Amino acid sequence: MSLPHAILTALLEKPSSGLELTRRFDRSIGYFWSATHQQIYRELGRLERDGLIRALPSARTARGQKKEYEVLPAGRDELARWTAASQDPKPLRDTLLLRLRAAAVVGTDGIQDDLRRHLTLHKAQLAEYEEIERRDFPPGRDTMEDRLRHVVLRAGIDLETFWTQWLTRTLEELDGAG
Amino acid sequence: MSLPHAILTALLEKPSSGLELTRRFDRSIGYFWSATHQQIYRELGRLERDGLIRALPSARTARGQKKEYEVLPAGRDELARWTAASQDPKPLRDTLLLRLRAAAVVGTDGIQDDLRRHLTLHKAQLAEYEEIERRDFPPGRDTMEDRLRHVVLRAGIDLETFWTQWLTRTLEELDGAG
DNA sequence: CGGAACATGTAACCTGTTACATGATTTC
DNA sequence: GAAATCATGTAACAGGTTACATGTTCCG
Repeated sequence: MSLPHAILTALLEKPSSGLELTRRFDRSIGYFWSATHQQIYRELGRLERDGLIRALPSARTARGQKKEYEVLPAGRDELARWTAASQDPKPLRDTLLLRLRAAAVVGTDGIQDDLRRHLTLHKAQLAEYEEIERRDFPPGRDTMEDRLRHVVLRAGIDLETFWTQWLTRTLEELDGAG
Repeated sequence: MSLPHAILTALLEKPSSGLELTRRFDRSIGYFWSATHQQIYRELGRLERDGLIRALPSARTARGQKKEYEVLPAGRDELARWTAASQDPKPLRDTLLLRLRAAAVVGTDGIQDDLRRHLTLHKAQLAEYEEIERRDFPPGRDTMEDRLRHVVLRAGIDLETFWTQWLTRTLEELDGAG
């Protein structure tokens, strides 16, 4: 039950149409909560039906025509409630770790190339996050919003740092004589 | 499409019944791929139907009676194929980061207690992993299987370390004068 | 007027979650 | 023989993925 709240957050930051939301989910928000346009349209329908958002009066209703949404007070309340509510951390689910565990049984043939590929991808993602940090969070600004958005970005940076370091060490472990 | 491969891996490590698998998914395998008993029974049915595993001849068929499975050659082949195949890393999906982003819009009321709770949970998980490392991976042993299982455990340790450090820093950022 | 890009949707399917159902075995 | 535990399952549903369908606007 997180996608509706991701959409409410995005719409509070800026009222948008479904396609605009899709684009934002491909960038900033999607860095920690991805969604396809099909999911987004389905969820926008539900949120509107439930009275948490509404289409802007200017929005046309016909298929193929842009339709912008904004958050209603009930939607903001629901988002505040959800944000403050206690939630347990979800257990990790990672395919690469599972594949390494499988490789301990069926052999490592072919997996190392993919580890190297992942390392390249994570390095690229890390560079992208660091670029965003340089651009959007220069030292000095200090509103609470800035700080919150910055710690979220820091999580992304630290996670990508973890993956690059772990992949590097793991490749040494598999390649090297040990 | 990872649960069947998680089950194949577990069954290759040791033939088991559904309930035994469920218990193993609550411990070691579940640390990076969790599953409920309902998922496991459904998947065991499919794997058997598809000829990748079979019930041991000794296993009874009646409801309520233990039924053990082992992996067939076709199952081992499929696992090896899947392990070697290239797969893209899945984008991150993390509720806590989403909540912090939402908190930048609707306020941080109530979220800090939950951050502290998460910190406690992650510290406990880290301690558990470190205990497993001490117990199962003393310095010296050096088969490829050992190394593979160890790097997987290291990933768990490093990830929990990341969370404890990031949560600590984030709480300072929110509590402190900044 | 034709094609690209914009824009909104439907449908089918798979995975994961929650609640419940049923029978067998052990223990007191 | 009642209760706890072991053990296997069914059913309904929610969320995510993939493939496809349809209409509009812009631009050459």
